[in-house]
Amino acid sequence: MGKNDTNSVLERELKTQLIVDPTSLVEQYPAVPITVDCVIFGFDENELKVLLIRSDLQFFEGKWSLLGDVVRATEDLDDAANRVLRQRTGMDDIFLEQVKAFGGPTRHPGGRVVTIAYCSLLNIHHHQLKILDNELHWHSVNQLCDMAFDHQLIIDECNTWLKKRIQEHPLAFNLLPEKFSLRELQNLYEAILRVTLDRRNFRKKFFSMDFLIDVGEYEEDVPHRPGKLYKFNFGKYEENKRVWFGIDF
Amino acid sequence: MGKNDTNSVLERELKTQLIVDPTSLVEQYPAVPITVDCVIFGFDENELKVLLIRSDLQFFEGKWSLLGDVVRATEDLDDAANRVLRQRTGMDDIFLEQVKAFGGPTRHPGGRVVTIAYCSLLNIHHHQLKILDNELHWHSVNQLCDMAFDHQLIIDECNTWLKKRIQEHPLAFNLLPEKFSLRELQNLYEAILRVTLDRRNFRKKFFSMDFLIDVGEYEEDVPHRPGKLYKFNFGKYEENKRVWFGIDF
DNA sequence: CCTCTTTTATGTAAATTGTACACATTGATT
DNA sequence: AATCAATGTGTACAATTTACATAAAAGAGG
Repeated sequence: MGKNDTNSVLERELKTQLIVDPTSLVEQYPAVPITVDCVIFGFDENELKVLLIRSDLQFFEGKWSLLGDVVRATEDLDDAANRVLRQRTGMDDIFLEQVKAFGGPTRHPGGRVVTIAYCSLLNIHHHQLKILDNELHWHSVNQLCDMAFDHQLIIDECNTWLKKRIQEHPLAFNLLPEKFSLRELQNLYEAILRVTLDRRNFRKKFFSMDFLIDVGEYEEDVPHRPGKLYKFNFGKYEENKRVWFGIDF
Repeated sequence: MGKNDTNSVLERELKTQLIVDPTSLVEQYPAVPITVDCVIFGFDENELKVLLIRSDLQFFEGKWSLLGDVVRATEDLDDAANRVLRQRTGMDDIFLEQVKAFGGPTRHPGGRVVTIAYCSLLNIHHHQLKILDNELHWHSVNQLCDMAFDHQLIIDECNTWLKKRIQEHPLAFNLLPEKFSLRELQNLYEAILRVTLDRRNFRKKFFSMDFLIDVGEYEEDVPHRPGKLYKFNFGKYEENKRVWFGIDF
C-alpha cells in the first residue's frame, strides 16, 4: 500500500491548513443576540386566541408583542422557550415546538436580533395558568392589528403551521381541558381550520381512530342535552403511531 | 369621555416605563454567532446523497461537515443560505427551505454558535453544477459516519423532513433532470422513503394528478426498451394547488 | 306536566380512492 | 430468431370518504 501512502501525503499537502484554535475562530464571527418568541395559542369562546403583551418599547408604543426573551449564554433554545412559558404563565410541561427562525436584519429597531419562533398550546382555563402581568391579554388570532416587530408574520406562520399540524398529529387536545365533549373538539377543529365539518363524519373519524376514552361523564351546566365527555388516549397513540404514507399534492 | 382619559392616565402610571432607546437595549443582550448550514441533497445511482466537505477544524480532523457559513452582519438568513449554495455549487435558484434552528450551547467546540439548517435539493448532474473544492464529496445519506459537530443530527432531521415533504409537495423533481422517466421518479421516491412501490399504482397516481407533461421523447442509452420522458408542470401545479384537508393521525 | 326548543346521538347508500395483481410490447443483445 | 430486461396497461376488490335524516335527551316556559 505504498502507493496509497504517497497519495495521502499529497492530499495532505494540497489541503488548506487545519484550524487549530476553534475558539479564536468563533470569536471573529459577527455575533447577534438571539431571542425566542412564543406564539402561545389558546381556545376560548370558539375562537383561537394568542397571548400577547404590550410592547415595552416606546418605538412600538401601544402595539402588541409576542412573549419572548433573550436566549441566555449557555441556554438551549428549547429551554429558553420553556422558561418564557414558565415565567409568563406559571405553567410547566406545556406543549411547545420550534416553528421557524426569523432573521431579517431590520426586524428589530434596536439592531439585528434573530428570533426563533415557537408554537405552544395550552388550555386557557387551566387552573395552574396565572396571567400575572396585567399587560398580558388573549387576542383573537383573526382580529389582530397593531403588532410590534414582525410578530404578525410570525403568528401567521405559526397559525399556518398549526392548521397543518393538527390534521396530522393530536396536538389540538392541548388546547382543551382533559375531559371534553366531541362538540368542543369539533368546534376547535372548525375554528382553527376555518371550515365547517359534518358532525356525523367528524365523530365517525375520531371514533374509528379509537384514541378517545369515554370517561362515563357528561357535560354539566349546558342548557340542553349534555354530551358525553372523553379523554384522549395519548399512551395508545404513542404506541400505535403509524408511519403516514401517501403521495398527495 | 373624561372618565376614559382618567383611566388612561392611571394605566400609564401603572405601566413600567417604556424603553426609549432600543439600540442600547439590544447592545446589552448576549450575542452569539449565527451560521447557516445547508443539507444539499442529490440523487445518484438510485441513492439519496448529501454534499459534504472535510472539516477544516483540527478538532474534527478527518470528519465531514455540512456546507455552511457565518451569516453576515446585514444579511438575511435565506440570503446567507443561498450564498453558501452559490459559492459551493456555482448554481443559482436552487430549491431551498429552512428546516430548523440548532442551538445547543456546546455544539461547536469554539464556543456557542447557533445554526439555522436549510434543506436544498439539486440535480447532481446539472451542467451548471461545479464542485470546485476537492474537499467536497457526495455521500450516501444512509452510510454516513464521522460527522463533525451535530451535523449527523441535522442531516437526520432534514432527511425526516424531506420524507414527509415529498409526499405533500412536488419537491422531488428538483433532484431529477428536467426530463425524466417514470422509473427514475419512482426510484427516487423509493430511495427517499425507503419503501418499494407498485409500479402500476405509482404511475396511476402521478397520471391522475395530471401534472406530468409527456415531452414526446424517450430515454436513450438504456440497454432495454426506453421509457417515455416527462416534465413536471410546475405552472399548472401552482394554479391548481388545492388546500389539503383530512384529519389523520 | 305538557310542549317547545336545542342539542346529542346514530346508520346507510353512493362515490371515490387505494390496493393487489398478470400479461403483452418494445428494443437491445446474442 | 430467440432471449432478456425493461416498459406499459386494466380490472376486480377493499377501504375510505362523503352526503344526508331522524329519534332521543334535557332544560325552559307556560
